[in-house]
Amino acid sequence: MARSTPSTRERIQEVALEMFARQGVQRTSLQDIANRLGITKPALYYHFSSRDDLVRSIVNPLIQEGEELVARHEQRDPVVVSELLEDYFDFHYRHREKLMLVLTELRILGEIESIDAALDWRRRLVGLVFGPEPTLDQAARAIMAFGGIQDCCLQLPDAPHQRLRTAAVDAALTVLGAAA
Amino acid sequence: MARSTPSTRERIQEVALEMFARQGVQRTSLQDIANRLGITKPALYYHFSSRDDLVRSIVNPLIQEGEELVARHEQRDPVVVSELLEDYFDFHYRHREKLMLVLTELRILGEIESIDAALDWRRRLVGLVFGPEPTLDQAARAIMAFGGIQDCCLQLPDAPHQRLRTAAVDAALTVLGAAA
DNA sequence: GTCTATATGCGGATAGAC
DNA sequence: GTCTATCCGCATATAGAC
Repeated sequence: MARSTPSTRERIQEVALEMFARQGVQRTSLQDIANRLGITKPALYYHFSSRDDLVRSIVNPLIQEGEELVARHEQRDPVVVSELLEDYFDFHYRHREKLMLVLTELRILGEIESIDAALDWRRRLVGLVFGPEPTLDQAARAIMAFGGIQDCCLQLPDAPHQRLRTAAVDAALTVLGAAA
Repeated sequence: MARSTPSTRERIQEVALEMFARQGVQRTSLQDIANRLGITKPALYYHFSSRDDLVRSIVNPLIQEGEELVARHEQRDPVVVSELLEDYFDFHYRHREKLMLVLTELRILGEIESIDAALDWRRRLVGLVFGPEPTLDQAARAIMAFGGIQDCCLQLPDAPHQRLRTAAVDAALTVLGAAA
C-alpha cells in the first residue's frame, strides 16, 4: 500500500464511490463528481467513456473477486463448508462499502449487464453446499445462510469484527447443518 | 373483488407498478407511463402532485400493512414466534411484486422518507423475538431469519406456495431456536 | 491530460384552454 | 379530467484549443 499520489482515474473512482454510496447513483451527476474533484466534466470523460463505464469500473473488480472465491472452493475436495462461510463473510466485510452501494441499488447490476454473473454466483454457492440439484428445503436454507451473512455485514457495521464473524458464521452453520 | 372499471388513478398506479418493476423506478419517466396509458403528462399530474407522490402512493400501503402486522403481534402475550414467522412469510409472499420493487431499489425508501419506518420495523421484529436488548449473536440470528424468509419469497418465486412456506419458516425457526 | 464552449435532448413540472 | 403548449434545468456527450 504505497499510497503514492493516486492517479486522477483512481481519485475519480474514490470520490464517485463515496458520493454514490451517500446520495445514490442516479442522483449523483458527473457534474457533482467533477466539481468535488476540482476538475471539469470533459476531463472526467477523458477517463471514463460514459457514466455506466464509471460504475462498471467500480463494481466489476468486486464481481471478479467474488468469482475467484467461489472458483477456489470449487476446486477443493471435499468442500469445507465452515471455511467457505468464513471466506464468504470476510469478503463481504472487507467490501461492505461497495456492497452497500450495490445492494441498495441492485438495479444497477442489470444496468451494467452483470445481473447474470450475480445470479450464477449464487447458484454456484448453493451447489458447493448441497450439490447441483438441491431440494426446496435445502435451497431455502442456503438462501438464508448466505443472504444472512451478507445482511449481518451490512446491518451491523458497528459490531466488533471478530465477534460478528463468529456470530454470523455460527448462525449460518446452524441453518445449513440441519439439512446436511 | 367487484373489479368494476378501475379509476384512472388506479390504472396509473397499476401501470406504474408494472413498469417500475420491469425497468426500474429511475428509468421509468412519467412520459413513459402516460404514453402507455394513452394519456398525457399533465393528465398524470392531475392525479399525483409529483413523481415521488406516485411512488409513495404505491409503497405506503405496504409499509402500513407491515406496521399493522408487527403491532398485532406486539399485543400478544406471550409472543408465538412460529406464528409471527408464518404471518411474516405470508405478508411477503402476498406482496412479492411490490417488495421486489422496493428491495431492488432500496434507495427509493430514502427518497420518499420512509427509511426510518423501515428500520424501526426491523428493530421491532427483533424485539418481538429477543426483547429490546438482544445480544450480538441473537441480532445476527434474527437478521438471518427475517431476511431469509424475505429472500426466499423473492428468489424462489416459482416454488409451490405451501411447500415454500414450510421450508422457509422451518429454516428460520432453526436459526432462532438455537439462541432462544 | 485538462480546459472552454457548446450541442442536444429529456425529465419534471406548470399555465391556461376545453 | 384531459388537453396543448411551454418553461426550466440538468445530464450526457462532443469539438477543438492549450
